[in-house]
Amino acid sequence: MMLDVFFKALSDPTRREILKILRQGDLTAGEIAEHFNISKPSLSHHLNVLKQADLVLDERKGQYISYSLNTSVFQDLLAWFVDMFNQEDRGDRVEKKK
Amino acid sequence: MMLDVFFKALSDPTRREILKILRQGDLTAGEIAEHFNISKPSLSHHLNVLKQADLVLDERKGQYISYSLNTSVFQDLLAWFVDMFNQEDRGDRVEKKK
DNA sequence: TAGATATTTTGAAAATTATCTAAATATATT
DNA sequence: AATATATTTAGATAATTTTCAAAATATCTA
Repeated sequence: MMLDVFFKALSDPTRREILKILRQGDLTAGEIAEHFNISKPSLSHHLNVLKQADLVLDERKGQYISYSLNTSVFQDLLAWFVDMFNQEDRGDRVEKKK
Repeated sequence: MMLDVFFKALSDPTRREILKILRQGDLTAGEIAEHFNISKPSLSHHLNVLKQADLVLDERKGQYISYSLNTSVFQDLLAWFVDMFNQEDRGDRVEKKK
């Protein structure tokens, strides 16, 4: 399910920090790695999780691979929130008994 | 960190389903358990995770414990989203080089 | 094409989380 | 007080996730 990969991706603090850093602008995998005290394979794993969740985009530029935020997908997440807490739609108003 | 327990809580499909069910109205632990094919201790664990994340509230009513959605906390989550994708605040405009 | 740099993939170990059964706690009823 | 019902806690195991070192892949440069 789509929400599953979303929330899984967001549930790790390292990955949320990656997203935060990418707000400043696109970075290569190596540049991102400099911000953290974990190995590059670990970082690569996290980037892959974010990619699977469509939260980041990657583009090879020569030797480097540049990562960027994919802001468009957040609309889906926002939709989930709105749906979850949309008063109109909740069952706690008058309801027929079963 | 606060966001950590939020997203950890939301990263599990069973827990998201619990939230969904609670939109219909408050339920006891046992009633929630009926919706799932997992043991009551497991359910109890999930409810506890949601409680730690402030996503649900519990209130003992005699023998039963009634669970309800805590909608107020979602404002914090929404704030996170808004902050993450607030254009004004992003660094991808004119920026001094390092 | 050989060597250097950037990144990912593989395979395994460590850490965390989910799940279960059995036991414990809390309340209700007789 | 004894028994029944609702739920949680404890303790153990299974499943998943994170992490790393080593190897593999891709690109660049001399």
